[in-house]
Amino acid sequence: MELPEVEVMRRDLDRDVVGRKIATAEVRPSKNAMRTIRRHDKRKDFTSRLAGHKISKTDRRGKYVLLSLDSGDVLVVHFGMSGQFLRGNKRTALPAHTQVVLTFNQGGDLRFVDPRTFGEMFVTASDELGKVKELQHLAIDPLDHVFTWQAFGNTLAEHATKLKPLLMDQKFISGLGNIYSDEVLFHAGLRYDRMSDSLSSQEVRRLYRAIQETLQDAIRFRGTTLDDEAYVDLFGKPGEYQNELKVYGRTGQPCRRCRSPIVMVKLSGRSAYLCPQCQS
DNA sequence: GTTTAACCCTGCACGC
DNA sequence: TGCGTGCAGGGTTAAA
Repeated sequence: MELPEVEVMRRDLDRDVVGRKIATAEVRPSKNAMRTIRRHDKRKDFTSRLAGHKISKTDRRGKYVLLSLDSGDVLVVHFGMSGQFLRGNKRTALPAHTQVVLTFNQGGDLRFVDPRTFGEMFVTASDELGKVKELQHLAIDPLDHVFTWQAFGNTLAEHATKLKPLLMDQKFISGLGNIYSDEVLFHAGLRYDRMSDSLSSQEVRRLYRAIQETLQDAIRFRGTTLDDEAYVDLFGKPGEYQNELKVYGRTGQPCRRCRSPIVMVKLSGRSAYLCPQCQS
């Protein structure tokens, strides 16, 4: 799950669970459930800080969702590859790989489901958020209004590395993963292996605009749901942006702009998709 | 500083 | 049919 899916989920949560009071919090009995709350030593350290408290607001930082509680604590959530929230109630069976269940005083429950357990949840005091290493090191969020193209260009030039890995580096810019880095680079007309310090100011501006427009579009289409990685929203509904993808997963299919076949290359173990005609 | 590979984990596609 | 193998990916970490 990358920035657009996380943002769609945050908006769903904002509409549907803010204002609700958590009656009970359960970390499921499996070993994997302990992996989900790996920063806590015991289930109780986690659950006792949730039960009895109201969810007061939602925030997003990069690929993290923050749920603030009226106690002053914050529930921090990272979805990893396969993590997601699903709304349910006591009549609906828990899906396989449900790791955590929050039950509300009225209005069903909220399940955190994560088969591959790369996702994670933890509770921390809001004034300790600044001490959480991952959040501390997180770079600027591309949808934040302080993300300007001048600042972006300066940081780009400070690195001498290939564009794609840099765009996926959360310490450089937060929120892009494998899918959207490829889509952004296509929209910018730039290759995955262009060196970050080789861009003209026109290319920097193109890349900057491509980041914002691609992410906004993907949010508008409620995220990308691929066959193998079945992302769905809070209510189980898939996104629509997979129909808008220009390069990701389209090996051999004609480029939507120039009709030449899309190519997949391996870049240090990860796949990168591009149109060799449109990107340079 | 940059680059690569390995690791965590499960489900699925594939070939034999 | 059924098994083993490889791959997918977000992020961290160690090593080159």
